[in-house]
Amino acid sequence: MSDVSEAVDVKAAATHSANTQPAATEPHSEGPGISCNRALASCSYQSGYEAHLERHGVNKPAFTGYDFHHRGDCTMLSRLFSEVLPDVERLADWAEEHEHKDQDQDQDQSALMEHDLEDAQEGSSSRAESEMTGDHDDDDEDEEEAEEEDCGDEDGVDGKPKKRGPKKRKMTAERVERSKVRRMKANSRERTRMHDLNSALDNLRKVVPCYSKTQKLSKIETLRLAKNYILALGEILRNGKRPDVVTYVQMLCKGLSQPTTNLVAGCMQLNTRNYLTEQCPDGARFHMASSPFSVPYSYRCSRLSPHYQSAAGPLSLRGQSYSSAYEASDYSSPDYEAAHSPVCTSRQHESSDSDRNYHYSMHYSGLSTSRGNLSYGASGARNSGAHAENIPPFHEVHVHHERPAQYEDLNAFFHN
DNA sequence: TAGGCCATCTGGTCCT
DNA sequence: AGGACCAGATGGCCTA
Repeated sequence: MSDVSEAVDVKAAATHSANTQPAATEPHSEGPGISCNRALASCSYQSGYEAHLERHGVNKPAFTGYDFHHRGDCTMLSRLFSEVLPDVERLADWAEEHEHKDQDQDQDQSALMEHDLEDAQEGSSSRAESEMTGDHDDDDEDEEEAEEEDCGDEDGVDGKPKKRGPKKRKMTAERVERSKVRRMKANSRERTRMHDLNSALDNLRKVVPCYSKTQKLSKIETLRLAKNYILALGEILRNGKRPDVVTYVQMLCKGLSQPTTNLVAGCMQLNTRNYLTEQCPDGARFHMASSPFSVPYSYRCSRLSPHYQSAAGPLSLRGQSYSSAYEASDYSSPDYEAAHSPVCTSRQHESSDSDRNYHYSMHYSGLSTSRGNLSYGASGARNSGAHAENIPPFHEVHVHHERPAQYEDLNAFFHN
């Protein structure tokens, strides 16, 4: 079957090109109506910068990613709110609709299933009938004959009126061949388009809080988290002050799946620890503002690995508690890049043990949501309510702690 | 094994 | 006619 082999060749070539090309590292130009791509690709400026360094064989300095990011905070925010935000708002609307659709689908699931069953029965019977009427090997010939029948000159068959519109030309062998070539080209373009979209999504993954090379957020979770992140940043700008951490986490986790919520909460709590120890270096008990933690909607997701099921401490969300696993962890996993988010600071370069102890010896008692009152408190490392099975290897979660410069920036960011 | 996620193919629609 | 975009279908992979 030459057609098949050709298709495979085209496919292989496309895949090869997609694999060999550097993941779209720079925002690319696009045609009209690709607002989604543009929005996603617009998030890629930092990774583009890093790729640029790589291309030119420049070793990324330890602080490059962070410095770039935080120097780019103003740029980033201005871009967000002048260029990207309109697109991402549409994205957010889409995600909102998607969520509502999910909920509606849940409600109507039984009805749909019944409907699908009926359709399937009708479809199978009609297919069986069509199979009974002829046995052609070539699908194109089937289509060709169907077209000719549909547009046939003979009218009045079964009293049906003659179809209007331009009469379809007979499919010659040449036209069939061209059609196949066109189809293969369209497939190739579609693959490229999806690869571009995925590259943009990868770039988006890198700029949302919590990024892991080894365990990627799913597409939908990436979009949801990005939406929440943007909304949270917007809220910060509007209020002109730093929100309390729990509220911030709440904003980020709204609508996320449980595993992603756990991941984000874990990342955020690590940052929270640093944040709090910066604020309360004496380890004094720190009470968060009253903030009922409730996430209005989430769906279950079994895709994510247990790494995502974990978090960085006994931060309790949705009635679950998460244990800390970072007493003695690998802080220098190569799998994780510097974060690009102000809330994800890199701990790759953290080198001092005393530093570590300082920042990770403080544990917080469970963040209880049951009373609408959330409190962090310094406590023992093995806190009650910690689930050992939820303990991740630290390097599996991408959070970033670089101090002190990062925290100055972080605080400055929150204080803006 | 079921379910989630993903890549790919495909046909339809809209636009240039 | 051709390209971009979209959504449905399908099969593979992975995890619980």
